[in-house]
Amino acid sequence: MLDIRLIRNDAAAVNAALKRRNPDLSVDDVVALDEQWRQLLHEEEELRSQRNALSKQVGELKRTGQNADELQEKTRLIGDRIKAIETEKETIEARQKELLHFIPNMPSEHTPTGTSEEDNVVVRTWGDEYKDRPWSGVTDHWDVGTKLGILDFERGVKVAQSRFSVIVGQGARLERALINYMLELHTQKGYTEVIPPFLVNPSAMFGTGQLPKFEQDMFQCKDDPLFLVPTAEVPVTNLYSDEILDEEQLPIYMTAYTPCFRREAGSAGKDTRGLIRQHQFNKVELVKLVHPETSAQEHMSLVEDAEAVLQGLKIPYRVIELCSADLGFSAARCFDLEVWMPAQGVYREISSCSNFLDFQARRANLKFRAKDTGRPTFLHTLNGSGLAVGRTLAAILENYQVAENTVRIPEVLQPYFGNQTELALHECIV
RNA sequence: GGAGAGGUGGCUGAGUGGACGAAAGCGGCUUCCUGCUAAGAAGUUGUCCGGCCUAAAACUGGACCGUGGGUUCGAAUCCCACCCUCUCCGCCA
Repeated sequence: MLDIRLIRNDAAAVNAALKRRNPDLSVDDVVALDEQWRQLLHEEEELRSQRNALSKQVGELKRTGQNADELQEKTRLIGDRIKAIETEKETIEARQKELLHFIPNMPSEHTPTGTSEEDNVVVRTWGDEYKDRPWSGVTDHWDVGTKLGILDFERGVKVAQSRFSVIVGQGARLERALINYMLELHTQKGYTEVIPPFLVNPSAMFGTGQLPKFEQDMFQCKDDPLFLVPTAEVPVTNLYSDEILDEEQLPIYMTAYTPCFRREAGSAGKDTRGLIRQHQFNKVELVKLVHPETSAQEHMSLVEDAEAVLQGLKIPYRVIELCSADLGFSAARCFDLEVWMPAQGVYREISSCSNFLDFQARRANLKFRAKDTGRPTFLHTLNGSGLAVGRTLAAILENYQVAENTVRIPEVLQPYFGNQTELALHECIV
């Protein structure tokens, strides 16, 4: 959520920033409502002040046994007017929220301006020397995964619905090894591992920006007001909501494995094959709560921490910076990691590392007490995938495919396989 | 799921219609004092939203005693609904 005071004081600058995302965005209506609202607030407070004074007099009269009927009547009328103004004010507040809650974050000054993902900027590429590792006839991850008997796309659909799959045998073990490997890597770098709830309430969803705009993208419980987490970002970022942390507690680094559940509404027909776009997938997430002055550099190191996973696995990737039009709702600046998928010869998103500045902190009420001013101050939040596990598994199936139906196990994962070096065929399902 | 108790400031905890933003204690901060890894004295101490102001502070108005409604001239206090916590019973990985 944007700061209403910033909007009030410099609507032109806010508009200019927002229009880099989308020319249709503007805070003009918010400003108009804000003016009305403040007018009403002023009136209301004036009346309340009067009522407080008069009520005190009523009490005084009654205590001394005098008649207060006239004064009571007068005060009652003021009460009626307060109620009327309150109603009007609430209407305006509701309309303003309706607008404000749907306005995305402003792109940072560093974010390149663009009109579509075409304008995203390649920052760097890594691991070109590993690109020739797969054999000449490399096949798609779903193909080799199915043939090896470690991916079962049909039975997943049978027990759930389309876009659900089953990982079997050595595939499941590989998925589990990846989760462990990632968590180990991150905790060694100082991230605290947390296992959060996989279901969260609407307030948490609002805090990180999924609600109200993206309600259709989430799975929702039928009998409880709870959503299945679309990413660990939601429970983990909200852990300290409505608290005022000490400045010494910052920065807070957390990493969490969770399954992620997304309805993928509106993406019908896109990436329907394989593990790329499932309703349920595993992800290890990195979350940082930091002092505002450090968030820019914390963002850079966050990206590096995500990159370390792919570097350890020796899988080629590139880092791109999202342009203003491609930024997520809450982000001010974002770098994506795209992993090399040799079967199709394309880079595929595998991580998204964002700096939200105080946008989420304001929604979730995440504060720390600043030493210099002594005031409660919004902190900055950042998060990044470290990494999407299913897509990493897919990348391994292609990048480590060395012959027909032969997939090697990356060195760093071999300890999780009793030092086995190659995925074995799973007889049970094939 | 059943029965009961309860949600007040950083913490403990008083407050059953008006002088309560809220006693007291603890903690924190400031100053003073004491020749010693500590004790004592005094003062101070929340959050949010407006106004004022170039801005901050100060000042000033308002709101906040789990949340949302209601009653009343006036609600921490009375009424209703919801949420949460604790205890006992039941069920259960």
